[in-house]
Amino acid sequence: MTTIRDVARYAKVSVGTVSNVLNGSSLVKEETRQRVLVAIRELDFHPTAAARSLSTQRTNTIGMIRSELRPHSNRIESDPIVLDLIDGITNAAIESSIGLTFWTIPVGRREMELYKRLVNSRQIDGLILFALREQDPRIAFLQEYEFPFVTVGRLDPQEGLNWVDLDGAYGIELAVRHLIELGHRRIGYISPPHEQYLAQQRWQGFVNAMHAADLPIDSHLVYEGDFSEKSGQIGTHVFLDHPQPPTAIICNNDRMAFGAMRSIQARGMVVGQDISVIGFDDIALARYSHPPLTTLSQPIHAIGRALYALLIALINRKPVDSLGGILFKPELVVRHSTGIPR
Amino acid sequence: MTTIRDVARYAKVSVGTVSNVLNGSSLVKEETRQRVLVAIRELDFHPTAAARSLSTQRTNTIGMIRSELRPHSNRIESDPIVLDLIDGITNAAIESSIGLTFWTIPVGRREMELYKRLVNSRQIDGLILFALREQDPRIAFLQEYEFPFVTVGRLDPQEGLNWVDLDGAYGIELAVRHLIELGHRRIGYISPPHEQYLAQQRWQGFVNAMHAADLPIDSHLVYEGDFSEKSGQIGTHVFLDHPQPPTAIICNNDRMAFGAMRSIQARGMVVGQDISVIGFDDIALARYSHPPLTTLSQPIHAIGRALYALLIALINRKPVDSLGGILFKPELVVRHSTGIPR
DNA sequence: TTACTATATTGAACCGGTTCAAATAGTGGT
DNA sequence: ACCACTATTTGAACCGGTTCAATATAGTAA
Repeated sequence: MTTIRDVARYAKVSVGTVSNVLNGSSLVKEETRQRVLVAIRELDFHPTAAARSLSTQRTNTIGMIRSELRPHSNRIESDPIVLDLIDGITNAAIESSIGLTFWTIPVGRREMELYKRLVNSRQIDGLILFALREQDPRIAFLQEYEFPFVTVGRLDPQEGLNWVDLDGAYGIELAVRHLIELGHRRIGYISPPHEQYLAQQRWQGFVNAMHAADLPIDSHLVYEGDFSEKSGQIGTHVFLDHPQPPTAIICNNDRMAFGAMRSIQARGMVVGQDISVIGFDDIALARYSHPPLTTLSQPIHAIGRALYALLIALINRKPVDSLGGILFKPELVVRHSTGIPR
Repeated sequence: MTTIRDVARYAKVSVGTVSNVLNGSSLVKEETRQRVLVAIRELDFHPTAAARSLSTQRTNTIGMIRSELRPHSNRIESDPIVLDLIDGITNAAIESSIGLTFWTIPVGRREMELYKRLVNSRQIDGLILFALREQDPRIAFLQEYEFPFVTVGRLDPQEGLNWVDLDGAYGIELAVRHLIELGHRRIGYISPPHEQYLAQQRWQGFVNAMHAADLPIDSHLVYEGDFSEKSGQIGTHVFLDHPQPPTAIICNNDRMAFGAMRSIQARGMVVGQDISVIGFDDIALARYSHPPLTTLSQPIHAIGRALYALLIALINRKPVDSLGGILFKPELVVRHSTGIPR
């Protein structure tokens, strides 16, 4: 192994000087810098990350934790949108050669213990949390430890600006308005799992838009999903079994919308004609479903980049006023799963 | 910050003893161990990962690199199957509190430089490679450096056993046989991108199965895809424009199969009746497409666990005869996108 | 030539763990 | 009480970087 001392010896300078060259300090004379750079190249020297971390107290790694909400469900079905998020983040991170470390931690008894170990053992400089829950214990913990973290999803205003979010309420309002404009009056709503914080916001959007149009909310046309195809499918069957079924269904992600379309088709009805369906996320497949899905598109790569920039600022204790608390707007992408009601 | 010396002082022992307790050495007397454990708990001590890495030369982190094959394509569309793989790996890793770090590294000029930095700076103990290319420069590099790595996909026999793979040729053979049994004779084939190593293997399976049934291969019925819906769509249009179109199409992943179904439906034909379609992967959505997709199911979680176990063995320089070179068999899942030709 | 800056370089101490040769404590036998 | 041997415990040295007070060198004005 080549160490900084080998380089120093080879270039006939001290270790301090080599370190200065490595870190781009302006103290080094140009001629000396060149000599050191040559030595580094000749010896194929790469500083050891652990040694650097130990003295700088920085790991140049950020963490992201996928929590299994319901560890005992049959099979873990990950939403493709998460992969897009990882993509957006790692694409931003590679520029500064910062790594993204991923863990899967089940919600439950040992959860906080694992977070504690992660934070205290200084494996990462900061953390990205998503799928926030109500009264999320992770947030209280991280705040108490003053550990840099950002969330995908809003925090209460008094809890700071370290979040980036999509305006889910606005998205749902767009969806409702679109359906109302087409003439729908009975609209089914398949919600996110109630544990998730965003469920409230989206529900608020639904209520607002329905009230604005003077439409009543029928509790029989509300079903709590869990983001899986299956729950969309079941919820839709429940709706369609009702004596006065809805003419349109809003699903809180695309996968549940696919499930909904499947149920509708299984009953011999035509999606977009007999019943309209709207999804949320605009995953790649939404364009290719049958019929192509009307859905709310999230700028997920932009969100990933924003999260990254915000987290880096927090880690560096830089001001985040212009970076934090950003609310992205979803856009309604109208395809063929929505239409005028029969 | 609490350090091991604080714990030693508190428990009235030496740092060496605390270290032994931390690492479960049997040298410590039970009574002493208890005293140290109490101190650790009272002081809320967690060993710093960097310090540990520096002296043990182990990071307890493994890396996974997503390479962008074609960085200039419009948008990165990640296959959901990759997320399932990540899932399988992190689920295995959490038990032993080993982290999985991700990078996105574009294929191109700077690629090997980045790999070199990663390996030499000892940020990770081992690496998982996938989407292997022909003559993959990464493999030559890692072998030269004797850096522990495993691949999703076979290496040449003389290159060692550090791989886990799915028998793609066998999968394609299953698909072809299924179609032939149904009575198809003209079968379209939408291949993986040629850069990927697995393209060859799968093609071999196609050729074998066609020959075994004495069917000719028409080069007009072969189209090179890139794993995106769009390429499945375009390939299918090309096939259907041919004077003698195929009665069935095999797609090398489910997303291309969705694209294919879309093209077929756009021409007013019924998938499974007019034209049969087979996918590959069995992603969650395959069950919910319209019609539900006949496809080849990969035991992706098992593959993830196998990769992890193999890599850990390699890192620990343990024998890998029973862990490496495992070939998983895909299973044909028959749904409604295939049927008897008209 | 001297005095005083400004610029460049040095290297010991430090970050917080692990390791292992040496020291000490404990045990049973005579 | 002493010896031989085993079971524990100790703490200095080490891993490979960064930091910064101290020192050396170059540059400039008097």
